[in-house]
This record gives sequence, C-alpha cells and structure tokens, in this order.
Amino acid sequence: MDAVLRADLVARGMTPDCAETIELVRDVLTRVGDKWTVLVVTTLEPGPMRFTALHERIAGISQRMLSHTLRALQRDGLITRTAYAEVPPRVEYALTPLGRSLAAAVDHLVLWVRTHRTDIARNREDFDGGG
Amino acid sequence: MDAVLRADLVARGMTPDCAETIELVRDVLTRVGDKWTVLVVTTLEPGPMRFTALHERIAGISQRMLSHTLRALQRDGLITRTAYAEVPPRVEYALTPLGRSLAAAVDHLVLWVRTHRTDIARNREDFDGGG
DNA sequence: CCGGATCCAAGCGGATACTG
DNA sequence: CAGTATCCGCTTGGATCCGG
Repeated sequence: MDAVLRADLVARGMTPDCAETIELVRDVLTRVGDKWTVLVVTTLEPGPMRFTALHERIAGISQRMLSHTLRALQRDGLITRTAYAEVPPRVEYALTPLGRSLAAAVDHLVLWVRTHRTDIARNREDFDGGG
Repeated sequence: MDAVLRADLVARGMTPDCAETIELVRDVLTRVGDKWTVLVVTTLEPGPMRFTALHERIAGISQRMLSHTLRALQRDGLITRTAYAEVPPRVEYALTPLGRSLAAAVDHLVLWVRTHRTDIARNREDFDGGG
C-alpha cells in the first residue's frame, strides 16, 4: 500500500499496528466517501437486486460508474455477485454479512450527521459570509 | 449543493429530509475520506498545535495541502484557528467540541476496520489472485 | 513563521457507442 | 440484460515560488 506513509507514522512514535490501521481507515473512508458507494449500499440494504434495478433506482448514475462501484465493493467482499446462466442474462448483487456490518458502522456517522448537520451548515454560512 | 441528486432521491420515494441526509453523509464522508483529514484530526487530538508542528509531525504533507485541509476543517467548524499578533507570527489549531464528537463517530469506523481488516485484505487477495 | 498563487500530472467520473 | 471501450472534462493533490 503506502509503505512510505506507514514508515512516517512509525517514525512519529506510532506502533506499526496503529499506523497500518490509520492507512486502512483512510483507505476505507476514501472508498465509502466516493460519489456512489453509500447510495449503492443503502439501495441494496432491503435485499438482493439486479444490475438494471440498481441502475433505475439510483437515478443519475452511469452504467460505467455503477459497474465500477459494484466491482470495488465486490473486491472488498462487501457484496456478492451472482450470475445466472439464463436467457436473457440475470445478475444479482447482495450485501454480505461484512457489508452489512460496515453499513452498521456507517450508521453511527449517519446519526452524527443527522444530529449536527445544522451546526455544520451554520458554520459554513458564517465562514463564507462573515469571512 | 446537489439539488438534482436530491430531487432524484425524492423521486425514488424518499422524504426530502432523508434525501438531504444522504447528501450530507456523502459530503462528510468525502471530506473525511480525503488524503489528509484523518491524519490531521488524529494529530490534533492530544491538544492545540501550530502550523509548523503539524507540518513536521504529518510527514509527507505539503504546505499547500495542510493549509487547504485546515481551512476546510475550520470552515465546517471542526477546528479553530487562533493567530497571535507576535513576531514571528504564531498560529494555533485546535479541535472544537464538534470536531471531537466527529472524531468519536469516526472511532466506530476505526474499530470496524481494526476488526475486519484481515477479512478485507484476504478478500482483495482472493479477488485479485483468483480472478 | 504562515501560508497564498501558480503550474502541472494523475485519477475520478460522465457521455456515448458498442458487445455477449 | 449486463456490461466494456473510448474519449474527455473536472477535481485532487504535489512542487515551487513569492508575500505578509
């Protein structure tokens, strides 16, 4: 991954274990924080869904980005991809237990945002307006 | 913000309130998930710190990105910036209560990563290696 | 000491067209 | 139906120089 950064963190007095954790946290946050991941995961929460169903329900996403996002989630083991040998083809995506547990962890952040969004909005207005 | 996306979410059957929450969640995750925010926040956790101290402790960050990251955090009200009229100039940054509460919310994600990082690493290896 | 201004490279994400 | 390929603009982030 980013061995240089890890070495830097260790040099700052961190244990290698803690440094690697920070790396991974940033990595996970970067993935979850991209444009579509949260929407895809929340859309999958009720149950398995097909590619086209996701494409219809997540209005505004392109086929390319839906495909990329699904593949990234699959790579991390957060969703499963099941292709059925039928005509026409059918592919279903579903959250794994790991994906569900991540969604639960993200829920804490969702709760934090719901609680403090007015604070943030006001802070931004003050900062932008008041200089 | 992204009025189009919000309209899309509402069209999907979401309440405007919930749609706005998802927007803000994505917004916060995007901010927190950038390259340096987590490191800056964790570095500030022990107490207030000067620009140069941050620059030294967060090895690898450029002055430009440190400045940008600090300003973004300040804009959201997550840190304070205190400039002292001295020669040479002295500026101190510190987490606000809001910033501290966000750090606590992020801690859940940190815990999740600590718990499941081996799973994720193995999933990626399987996916990359196994095709 | 603190950072703004400028320039530049890499990657994310969108539109469109095309396959099994 | 479920994607892949190509092209392209925009944003992120780094290097460097300059000002208060």
